[in-house]
Amino acid sequence: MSGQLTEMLKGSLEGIVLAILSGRPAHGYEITAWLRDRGFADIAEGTIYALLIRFEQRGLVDVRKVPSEQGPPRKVYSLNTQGRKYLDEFWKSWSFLAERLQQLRKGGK
Amino acid sequence: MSGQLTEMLKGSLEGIVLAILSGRPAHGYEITAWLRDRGFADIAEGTIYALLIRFEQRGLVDVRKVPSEQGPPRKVYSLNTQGRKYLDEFWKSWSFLAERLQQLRKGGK
DNA sequence: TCAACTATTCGGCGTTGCTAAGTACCAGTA
DNA sequence: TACTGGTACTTAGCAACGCCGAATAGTTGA
Repeated sequence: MSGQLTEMLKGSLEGIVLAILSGRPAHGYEITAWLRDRGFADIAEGTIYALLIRFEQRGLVDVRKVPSEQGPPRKVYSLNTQGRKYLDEFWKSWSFLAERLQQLRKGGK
Repeated sequence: MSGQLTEMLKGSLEGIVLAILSGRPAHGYEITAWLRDRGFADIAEGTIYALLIRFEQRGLVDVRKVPSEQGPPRKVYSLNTQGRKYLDEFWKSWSFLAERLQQLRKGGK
């Protein structure tokens, strides 16, 4: 991976996954596949699972174990109230950063 | 600081400082002040200096020691060819990420 | 003399994503 | 039966980054 992207993902990936979960509940494997489809080809599977566990520990998501027809049971995560609040704050931080960078990009040309 | 912003800055701050340097040479103290003016109120001074040293070690910048009228000598950094190339790549990674996030934000509402 | 501003350096810390390996369950196939 | 491959999750150790706090050093003005 681009190395630069890896570093940028720190802090952003969290928001990305939270945003996915805000649309609908999902489990780790599903999220990984979704990300791959959208061009995040090299996001490590382990990373997503670790992230989800962190969400759980911080109380941002609710978890439900659902048996799978094919393979071990899935852990389905859904965003709760606290998670939505946290996602709102994420978007604020993101907007702030994105605006500054846009200005910098314009000015720097 | 927002905590979330701190994590987002990982990888982005690098690009921000590089972008500043692409406009004109500058020294650490100046860059810190510039960032504070633009709303990055809580970026630690030490962080910027460490970043600049990293740039130097990677050969992205040229350094010149310039005596200051007020205080110890300044280390003035200017972007070199390699630095500009690296900045280009940064913008590519940033665009990629920003696009995905924009889509997610729209879709997630 | 003392504070305040300019300007840089250094050591240790916590968070994050990556790597790599492993576990577990099921289906199809030879 | 044994093996391959897809599904699904876990874990341990690593490196990079930004933050915190303290120190150093030069100049100016009270």
